Amino acid sequence: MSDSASIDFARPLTTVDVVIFTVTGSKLDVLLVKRPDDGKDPSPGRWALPGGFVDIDRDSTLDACALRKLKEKTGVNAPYLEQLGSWGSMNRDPRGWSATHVYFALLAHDTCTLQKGANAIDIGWFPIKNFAVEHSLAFDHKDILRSAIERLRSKAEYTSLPAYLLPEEFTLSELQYVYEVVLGREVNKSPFRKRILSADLVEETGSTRTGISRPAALYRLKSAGKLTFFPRTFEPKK
Amino acid sequence: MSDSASIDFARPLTTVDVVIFTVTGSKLDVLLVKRPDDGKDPSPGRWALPGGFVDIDRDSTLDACALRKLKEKTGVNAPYLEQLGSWGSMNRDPRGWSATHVYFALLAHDTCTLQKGANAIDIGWFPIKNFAVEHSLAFDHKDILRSAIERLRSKAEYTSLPAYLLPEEFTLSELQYVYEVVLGREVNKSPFRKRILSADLVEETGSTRTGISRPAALYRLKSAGKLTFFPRTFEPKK
DNA sequence: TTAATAGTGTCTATAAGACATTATATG
DNA sequence: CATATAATGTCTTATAGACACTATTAA
Repeated sequence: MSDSASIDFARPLTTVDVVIFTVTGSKLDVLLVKRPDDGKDPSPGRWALPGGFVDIDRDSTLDACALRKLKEKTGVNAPYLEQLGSWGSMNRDPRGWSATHVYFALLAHDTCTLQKGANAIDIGWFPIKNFAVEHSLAFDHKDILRSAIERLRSKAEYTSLPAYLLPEEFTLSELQYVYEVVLGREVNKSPFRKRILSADLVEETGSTRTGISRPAALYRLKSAGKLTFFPRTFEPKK
Repeated sequence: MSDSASIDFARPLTTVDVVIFTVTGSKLDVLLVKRPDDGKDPSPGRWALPGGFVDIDRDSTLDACALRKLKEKTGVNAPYLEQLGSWGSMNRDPRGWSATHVYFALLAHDTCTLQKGANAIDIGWFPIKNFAVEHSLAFDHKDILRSAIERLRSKAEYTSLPAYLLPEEFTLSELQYVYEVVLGREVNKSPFRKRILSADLVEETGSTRTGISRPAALYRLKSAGKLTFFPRTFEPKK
């Protein structure tokens, strides 16, 4: 870590932000909170990614801090969570040199209940168009959001990541559909099903989802929280 | 970033560490520095990843901080550099709650000259065996190193990343060899060359490398610093 | 019976693995 | 010439794309 004996360096502000995605219908949504407009906070009244300072008394690790912030906003305990990266510079926050550790969470839309915090005067889901939302965001959150979307789309090409946007039980058609929403294009049914079923990824629950037509078999992930990597992307380069 | 108006949180220690890889002959090496044994520093006398505190007066961004540390240790100005992730917890450093931003650099072995810093009493390259070096490392650097090796091996499967372990001009056989060193297994020549040449990745320099047998064409990367992604891994799942 | 969606099968194209063959330098 | 390595070609295999076809439910 350090080859300097001194810890007398001025310390940057340390925060954690979470980019929380969900799929509702045909949209990919991200969770944003409105920053307070009290004259004390930077970026007053603007939408921002949920997050905040690491509390060294409450948070034993960065991961725990991210989980806490996610729980505070959505009520969800065990989402899919991975680190996205960190952003740090002298001018990204007017209050001083700051570094934020950014996480990336996927939720099934029906598993969360949005919570209005004391300072978060408003909170909501915003649809992703291309690589952004329509609002201008606080701090460098536009860049962070873009990176998160790129990571999500990129991993959807060769991993089981989009499965975490669904509830515990889902049909293969539903799974295919979230892939299509995330990737922003259609994928072929037959190779999609072969890919999913030949990977040791899902198992049948035994029950079916009935609807207007032939019932569909329900599946669940075999090992929750783990990603399966496929040896090819969906769309070979042309 | 934050929905709290207060910045009166106790701030974690903020550091940057760099995992610097190179390939020498048939070995993948990582750069380590020995921590001072002066009774003031934690982990005295143990090997560690090069790194140290963010200096908010000298470092305008985390990236700049990582580049500075890399320059101080190797003399190299423009390596391949990407973020690996961050590690933060209350007990990873005995001096207090600390978070480190970890970077990942690839160098051609002959482009660097190791520099002994004021506090780094020793510095050197250590061969990677499986996912570790033989020494026990300071702090949580064993975990960090393992993550870096996993990232490197994983990206070698489907990107042009290992090219940055070579000097500016290289033959396709040399490129194939660094892939084999990183991956720890042989790769097939014919599809390897097809993959590299059909991607818009390298261009011939016009000259050749002569040796004991037929001369080999020399290539260089078309756009330095950029990664090319291949639509498949080298080894399809069996 | 029809509509709708679930689930499977067929054909083609692409690129990898395995390995043989040809090309071009040195000594 | 022999030798070594560069560079290319051939055959097989695996899986994606495209899309047709069959299966099973509700209305």
